[in-house]
Amino acid sequence: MKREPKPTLKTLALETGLAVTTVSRALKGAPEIAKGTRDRVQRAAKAIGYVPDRAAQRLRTGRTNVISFLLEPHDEMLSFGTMMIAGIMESLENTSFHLVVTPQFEKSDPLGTVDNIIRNRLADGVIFCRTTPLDIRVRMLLEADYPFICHGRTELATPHPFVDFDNFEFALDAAARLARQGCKKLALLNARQPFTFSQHLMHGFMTAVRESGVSHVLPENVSIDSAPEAVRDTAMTCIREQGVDGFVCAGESSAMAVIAAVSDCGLRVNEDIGMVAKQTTPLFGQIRPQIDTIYEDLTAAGRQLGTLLLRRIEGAPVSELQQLEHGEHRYRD
Amino acid sequence: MKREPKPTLKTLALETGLAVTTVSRALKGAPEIAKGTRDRVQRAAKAIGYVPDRAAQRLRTGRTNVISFLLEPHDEMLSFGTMMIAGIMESLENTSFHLVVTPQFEKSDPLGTVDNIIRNRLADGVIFCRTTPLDIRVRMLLEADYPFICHGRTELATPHPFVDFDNFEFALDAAARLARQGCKKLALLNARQPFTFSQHLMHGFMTAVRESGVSHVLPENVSIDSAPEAVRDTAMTCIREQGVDGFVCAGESSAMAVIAAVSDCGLRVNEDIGMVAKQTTPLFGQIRPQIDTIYEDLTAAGRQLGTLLLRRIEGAPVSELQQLEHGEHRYRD
DNA sequence: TTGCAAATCTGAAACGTTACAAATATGGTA
DNA sequence: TACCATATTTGTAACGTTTCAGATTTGCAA
Repeated sequence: MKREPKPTLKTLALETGLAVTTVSRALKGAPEIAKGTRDRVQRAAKAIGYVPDRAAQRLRTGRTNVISFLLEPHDEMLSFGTMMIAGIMESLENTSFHLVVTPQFEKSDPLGTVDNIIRNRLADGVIFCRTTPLDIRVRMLLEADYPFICHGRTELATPHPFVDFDNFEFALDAAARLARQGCKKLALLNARQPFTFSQHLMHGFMTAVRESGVSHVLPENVSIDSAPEAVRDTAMTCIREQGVDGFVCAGESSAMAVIAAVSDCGLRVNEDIGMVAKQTTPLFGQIRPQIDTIYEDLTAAGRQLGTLLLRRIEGAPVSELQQLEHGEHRYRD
Repeated sequence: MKREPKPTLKTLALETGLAVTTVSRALKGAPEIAKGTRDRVQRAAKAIGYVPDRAAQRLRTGRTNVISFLLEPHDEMLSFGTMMIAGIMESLENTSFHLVVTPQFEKSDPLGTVDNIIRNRLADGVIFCRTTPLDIRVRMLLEADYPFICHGRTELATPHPFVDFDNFEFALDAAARLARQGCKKLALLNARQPFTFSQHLMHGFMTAVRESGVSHVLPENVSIDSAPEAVRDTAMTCIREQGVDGFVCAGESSAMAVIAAVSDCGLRVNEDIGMVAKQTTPLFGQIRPQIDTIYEDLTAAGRQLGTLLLRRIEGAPVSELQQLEHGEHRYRD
């Protein structure tokens, strides 16, 4: 790996005949450096292609210029990860921040991961998803007063930054639509219990059920993270043995499974069995038969997460860093 | 952000009554440190929870302990990114390496991104996908003798590390199967021209076409990255105006679009129109009607990429760092 | 005992940056 | 001309680690 030595402040100092300190301050436009000097230094820096050394900066200042995104490799297999990462990356463009994807293996304690980041100052801020009502990560980060933002809310007393999707509204709208279409018994394919948003989904769903007077079923042993086969089997049971004629699906993968179940029961989606699903990828627009979806823009969420976290790092008050996004109805007219 | 000072080598030195140098060497098990001392220091380090400071190490040694994964936020919307990231993360588990996802915005020159990494030593190694035959990134990295590995091959004379999927075989098998099923005119939904694997796909497809004597069509204005609507429209044209009765789809998203096209033509998949698609997510197993797929395990690919890159960084010869993966047939019985 | 090699350990310097205190230059006023 | 305030620049130290050369200790043969 041949490398001609990288230009440093010293190089620049030599070049301009100034002291290293002066160069450093000139580059960040300190007001006590003469305008002429500032310009001269900045021009020289540009010409020579100087870029400050991250390691040195980090060592000296303690700032890492890193945002850490906690990702559970298995759970989020779907598009979840990438869409969101794309958004975060966009928000970090033209900043000096790098995005580090930190694994959060299900088995290993989430504590360890976060604790490690905090204790070793591995990042200036943390982003994570799949928040739980009493999320321990949130508690740790709050306790350490460490900048973070999560996708999803908690029930903790201390307010904290978040971006969330209005899953209550989603489930409410979806179930209400199905009821309006004449469905008599609805099933909710929910997220896994522990996550806050599963409660929101349930709440929205139940509200619509109550208001419209239809009956309902809440399949218990299955979630949108379950293997598609399991979801399909459960959906078939719902249809055949419980008389379910409408599904609210909180995930695309499980929506596919439900479609498969309907088909495998010899029935037709929309005609015999109604369904509304949450959509998070463009892919889903092409499914046949077409189904009603409500779109959650995860890339936009990622962008928000990044942007708000940066603000948090700069010291913005939490009250400005909480955001609830709304779904976009994509009904077959 | 309250923080009691992080333990450093100095802390340990004080604790053990040794010199900082000795502690440093003891921790990495240098042979010229007495066994007893080594153990004592290592025990102390464990007890106190010492972890070396990345910034300081990086500044001193030039090693970053970072692997940079180049990701094009828009192109790989599908599962591509996440599946692969999951694999890379697995390969980095229990190493000191962090995974940095570096954006490669389509508009911005790929040169800039890679050049930046090389010049500022932002990573110890680079991983990227969607390799082209004369990939400029490969050329730059080879030129700089900078460790990297890519998903996909090039036609460059200098050998370099890669992990690739046998797309020739995929297209060959897929087209041959369709021909065997009695299809008379096959279409290939290929990857975008510039990528090497699109040539492999084409080559495999054409080989099968030639060997089986069926006729064929190569839709030009559309690729697996095109908007699903465009793919669907093209597929409908193929069916209606060109008499295509079999599709080889190199991507899931476009496979969905083809299924939609078949359905929108009032025809049935498998019965009227044959198709074989590449599958990269579990999701696709639930599609109805079921279709024949060949599975490419991108998580495994990511794992390989990470593992081989680490070996490359440790100086393994390139000849050991080239790997071709094969598809797993998932035919309806 | 002395001397010397081998076995252990140590101090100083350096990586590139920023913070702080201090030095120098500039200009104007008494 | 001397002096002081302001404007501008500078040197030194420090962040935590590793490397290098050197210092100390130890064991053992002469």
